[in-house]
Amino acid sequence: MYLRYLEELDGSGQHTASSDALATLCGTTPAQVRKDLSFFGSFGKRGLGYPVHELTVRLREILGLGQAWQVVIVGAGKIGSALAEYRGFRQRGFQVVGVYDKNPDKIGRPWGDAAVRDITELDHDIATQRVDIAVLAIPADDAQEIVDRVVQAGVRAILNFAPTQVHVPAHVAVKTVNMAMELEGLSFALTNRAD
Amino acid sequence: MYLRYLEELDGSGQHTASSDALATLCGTTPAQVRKDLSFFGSFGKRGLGYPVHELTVRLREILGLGQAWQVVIVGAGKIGSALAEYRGFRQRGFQVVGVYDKNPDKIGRPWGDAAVRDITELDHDIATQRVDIAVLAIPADDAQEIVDRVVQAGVRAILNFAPTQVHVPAHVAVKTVNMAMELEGLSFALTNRAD
DNA sequence: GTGTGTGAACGACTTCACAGCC
DNA sequence: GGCTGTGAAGTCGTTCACACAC
Repeated sequence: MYLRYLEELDGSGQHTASSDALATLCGTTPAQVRKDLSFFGSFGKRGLGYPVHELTVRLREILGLGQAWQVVIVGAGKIGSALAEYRGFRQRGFQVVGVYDKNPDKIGRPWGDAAVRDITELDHDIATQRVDIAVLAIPADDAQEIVDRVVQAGVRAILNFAPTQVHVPAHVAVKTVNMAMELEGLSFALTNRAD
Repeated sequence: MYLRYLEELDGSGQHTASSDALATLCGTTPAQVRKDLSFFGSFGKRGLGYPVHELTVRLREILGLGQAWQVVIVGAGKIGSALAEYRGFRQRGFQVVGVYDKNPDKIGRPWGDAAVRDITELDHDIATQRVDIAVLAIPADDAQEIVDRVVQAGVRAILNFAPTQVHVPAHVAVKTVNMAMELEGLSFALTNRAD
């Protein structure tokens, strides 16, 4: 989050930014900003603030954004297709190297300069080319099976859009995005708001 | 999350579930389950566990899922369109009552039995029909402006897919889903993993 | 015996507040 | 005077452990 706003400031020619300024942008507190950043080092100058450009460079390094991570998307439905063409990914160095589906109607359908591939080829493809991250845009019932397979094939990071909890060994990182659950959270907020 | 798994258990004819069983399903701990549920009441029976069906009913009430919330989607790009047709929403009682865009090429394009509407009509439409939740699938630069407008028009809950922090008055609930940021979190995990 | 509900202990994260440097 | 970096204090959430109910 800090990186996003620092890049914005950097783009607008800002050379320096105080914890106060960053806090306002990010919707947090100055003390929080200072503690967070100090975890990784002493970047700021007392009386001045943080050097914007320098800090963006350091944060990119810390986040590992120096390299182009290779991503496969599993599930060529509405969400999967939207993700496959989402610009934000490539812009930030995430290369979509393949889209997979199990539905014969969808396999072979053109996608970019390539085509949607058969999910049965996924294991082989992961073994052949490097795949760093698997994005799952599939039904809940299929999620755990696919997770097991990509983990078995060597993938160490998963972004899961299936509305279910998935279980992985400790060395694998998972982030789950559950849109229906987010909406239910809003439903709760609306129901229990202090009118 | 508990509701999701309780429904599954209910569907499979399970009458009762222990905090231990729920914890395993949800990837948490038994103590956590008991504390969470006890916040809303004493649902369980000692020595038995929680009554599955009864608890799903109560949780739906608590979450406010009894009524059909009306949702508008702003932004008819890839993500917005995917969301507009996402079944999970309607299944859980969220009715998409309109899709809006500012791009003349997209306005009027068919969507369901209706069409994508001009974003300038949004304020008027919200005033005319009830709109409970606005889902934002638009570029970061447009997000705050649209937020201000829908809040002004009376919307009290926002699901934000724009990759930016948005600021709202205290009575408005916002959930932000930032997919690029999730991927960057995975990049960090991959970079700093204990190989 | 089994498994909840819950105060008490614990741990993690946030905020405070100020010394130190620009 | 302004603003960071950071121990100390405070707060919040999680885990423990056990009395109690079934």
